[in-house]
Amino acid sequence: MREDLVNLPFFIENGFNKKRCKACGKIFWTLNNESEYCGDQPCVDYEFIGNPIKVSFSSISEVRKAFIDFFKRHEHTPIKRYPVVARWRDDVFLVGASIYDFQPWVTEGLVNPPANPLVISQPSIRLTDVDNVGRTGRHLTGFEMMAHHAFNIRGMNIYWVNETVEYAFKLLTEVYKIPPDEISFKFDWWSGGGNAGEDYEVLVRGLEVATLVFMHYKLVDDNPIEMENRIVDTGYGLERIFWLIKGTSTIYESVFEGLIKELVEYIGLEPVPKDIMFSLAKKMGRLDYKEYEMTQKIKKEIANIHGLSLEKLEMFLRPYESLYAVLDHSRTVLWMIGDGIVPSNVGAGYLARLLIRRGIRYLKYLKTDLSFSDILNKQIMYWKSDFPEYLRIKDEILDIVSYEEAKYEETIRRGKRIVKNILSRLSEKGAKTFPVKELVTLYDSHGITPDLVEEVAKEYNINVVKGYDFYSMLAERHEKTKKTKVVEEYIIKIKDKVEGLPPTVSLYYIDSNIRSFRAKVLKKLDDKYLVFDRTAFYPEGGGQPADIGEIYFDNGKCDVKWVGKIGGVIIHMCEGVLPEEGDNVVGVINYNRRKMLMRNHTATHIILGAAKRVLGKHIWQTGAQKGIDQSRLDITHHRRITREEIEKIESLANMVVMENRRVNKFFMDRIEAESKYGFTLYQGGVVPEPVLRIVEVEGWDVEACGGIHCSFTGEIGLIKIIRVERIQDGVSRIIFKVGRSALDYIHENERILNNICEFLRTEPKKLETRIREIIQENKRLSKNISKFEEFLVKNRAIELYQKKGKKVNDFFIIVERLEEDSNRVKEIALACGKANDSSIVLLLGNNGYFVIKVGEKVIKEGLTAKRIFQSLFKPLGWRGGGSEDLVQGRAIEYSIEKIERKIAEFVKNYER
RNA sequence: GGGCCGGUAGCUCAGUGGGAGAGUACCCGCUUGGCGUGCGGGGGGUCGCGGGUUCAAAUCCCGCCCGGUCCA
Repeated sequence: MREDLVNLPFFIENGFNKKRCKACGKIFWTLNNESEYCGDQPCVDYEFIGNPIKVSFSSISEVRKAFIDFFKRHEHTPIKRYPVVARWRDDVFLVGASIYDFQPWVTEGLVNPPANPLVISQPSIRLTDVDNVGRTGRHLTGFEMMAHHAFNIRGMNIYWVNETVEYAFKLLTEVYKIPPDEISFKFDWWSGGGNAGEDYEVLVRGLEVATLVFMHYKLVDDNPIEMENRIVDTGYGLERIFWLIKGTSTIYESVFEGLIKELVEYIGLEPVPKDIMFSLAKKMGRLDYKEYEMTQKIKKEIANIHGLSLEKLEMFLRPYESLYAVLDHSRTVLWMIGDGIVPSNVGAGYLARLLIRRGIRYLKYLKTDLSFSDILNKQIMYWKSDFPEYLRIKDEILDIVSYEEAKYEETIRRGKRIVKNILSRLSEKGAKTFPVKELVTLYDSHGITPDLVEEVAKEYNINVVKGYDFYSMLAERHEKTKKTKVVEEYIIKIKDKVEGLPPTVSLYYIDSNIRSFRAKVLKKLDDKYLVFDRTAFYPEGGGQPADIGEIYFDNGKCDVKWVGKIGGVIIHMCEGVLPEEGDNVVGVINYNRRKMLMRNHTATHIILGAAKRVLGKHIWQTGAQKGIDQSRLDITHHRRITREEIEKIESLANMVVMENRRVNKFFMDRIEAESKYGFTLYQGGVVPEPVLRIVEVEGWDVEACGGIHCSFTGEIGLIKIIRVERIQDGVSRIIFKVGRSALDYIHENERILNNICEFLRTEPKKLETRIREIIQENKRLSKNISKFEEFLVKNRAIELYQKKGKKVNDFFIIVERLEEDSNRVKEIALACGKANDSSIVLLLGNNGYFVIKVGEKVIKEGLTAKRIFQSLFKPLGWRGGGSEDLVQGRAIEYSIEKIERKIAEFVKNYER
């Protein structure tokens, strides 16, 4: 423990007492001489319930504004919130704290923070406590983390622990009017995301309102190593503070006050007596459903105090728990979808789906006619002044949610059918209980919850035992899954070797039409990679492939096969004889290829803009790959994109081409760009630079993009969407060609069309009708043929009887070779066998095919086809098999006479 | 990204190596004053696609496509 971080001058100078909590043993500072407990859960009860702070804040907005204003007054720069979708990170899907906004680029010291110090209120999502939401009174899946951050990087010293604690104290006492002696600072240790540091938890009346983290260690094998960068990472729970100020029974009653009032009335919920609710609420801070048994014990104690049974208490609470959960989930879903997540079966989309489905289930408990999208609609209106951006895309959000709702209904419907199938089979077998293993499969493969199975099983009088093993069996199934990450090989190999080299000057940004350049070789690596002082070769990045070309130098030339970028250094992978370090060279890029890539890249931006206009503002790019011949663009959209929509997108895109709009490329300060254009800039992921390169298709689309683009849209020539695929739920891939490739594609299609028309002797406009006719005709003919087949088979059977049948004992033996296909031979044999119960038929067909068919009576005598085959013909090397009455296979040549004789002998000697 | 389940008639599905089926809907006929009646007859299928194994594949194996679902 670092003494200097515990014994802060601020505490000492202001007369704080250092104490050790009687319950948890942790150190804390307080102005109150009497206090013995740290003030955290579960050491003390909630003391603020029904005992609000005397301060005049009536809304969340005011509390937020007061926070921002306070830090603004203290030289902090207010920063706009980031989206809840962490598009700039590949390790997490969602923003779980304000510091996520700055990881890893800023915290690693690679990129300057947008401001330093700064203040922000960041909507954050944490799903780890989702089972507690609604039931513990304090857990939320979505909350706003108000924070001020100071980044003491590269030797800077903005401020550190003492100042941070002082800010906290001043904020709480001066702004939120919390009596100074009710605040405790509990000293603790924090770690997360590979970093760690000391922290102070700020506690008021039993509630943790803030955590002040001082990140200055890196964790290496769980051991803290002191870092050069020291980061002040604070987090003040906006909802928590508002709750403290209001003193309501649960956090939900504060945050969603108006909505709850409206919904309780609409649904007609029995109110819980206020006194019970409040005394209950004081203890609820101890509840944690991750510790189920302990939680039940505490609840029982609470029930006892009020002379209630646990069941009765739960009956009171359950509807409210459901309502609270619905409100929490719907607000989080609003954030998620509003910030660009589309519900899906993969990635962040799955998390949205999870919350929506939970929400729908809770609504079902409430027995209301309100749908989840109705609730979402109310949320949008309720938060319209805090989040006006969601009001603007209200229709899109509601469409996405109601579409998802319909999908879930369909899943339930399908699920019920599957369960009924299983149940009726079980009850036929006389089973009384539903196998747990089956329960696991149903959930894992079909999303059917045990609840649903139980509900349906009642009708069949079959028991469903839900127990521990359900979840452990489920977990077992997923244990084997592991993640593999492919790191690009060349980066590992080269990284250290380019360290210290100056950043390569990117000539392609200065003039995107540059074809050749002069440069000096700064470094040669492995006789394969070259680094110059400047280059016109574009390195692979942002979904744009690298340029290729040649390098010329004194008495030599080599080919550039690939180009990459490590940090600011551009590396050329070359083949042939390479120049030496220090040589002057001339580089020439393959300009035709480059020009196609530029057209493809600009077209990608245009199509994205068109898609947004046709499909809605919720469209985000989730990936893109530009090619020479064709490119693809992946976008989020909940519905399947229709033919008509594609045509509209294509038309709009080509309109933009024809308008020959200017494509502006310029660098802009990151913060300025974000505030001017918004986060829709980041379609290809957030770029880790303090200054962004902006590519603007005038009046159409603006993105942060490092790629090389045309100067005018007219250069693209033609955009042709050739296909749309759904690559996952909620993501569609648009595949398109531009310029010459688009034209070639159209020519190719025309050629095919013309060829077809030519040999069908018709014209394109009549082609469809013509083909329909042909198919009809084909069907008619097939039908005729099969009718004729039937007739033929019948006749052949009769013929065989009359000409070939031989009576042996009580049996009728037919053996014949037919020059016909196996299928018809089989049919003839079947017809013979069915016509006479006593017949034994063996027919040989083309390609060595044989079939043995025996009649009903023959089988009853024990002379099955199988037996005849195995006794007589298998020993001869014939191969085949079948059922009692029919055997098929491949025969080895024998004369008809010999076969007939063998069967006759066998039958004669046969004894039952 | 990984696991699991599924794809057979318009719909719901059965069929686990050898003859493609049921129910329902559809068409026709009979039955009734009438039908969400009863009876009889009929049309409707690239068994998702492509390979492989086999004498023989809807069925087994591999790959792909499509849908669903769970987990990260």
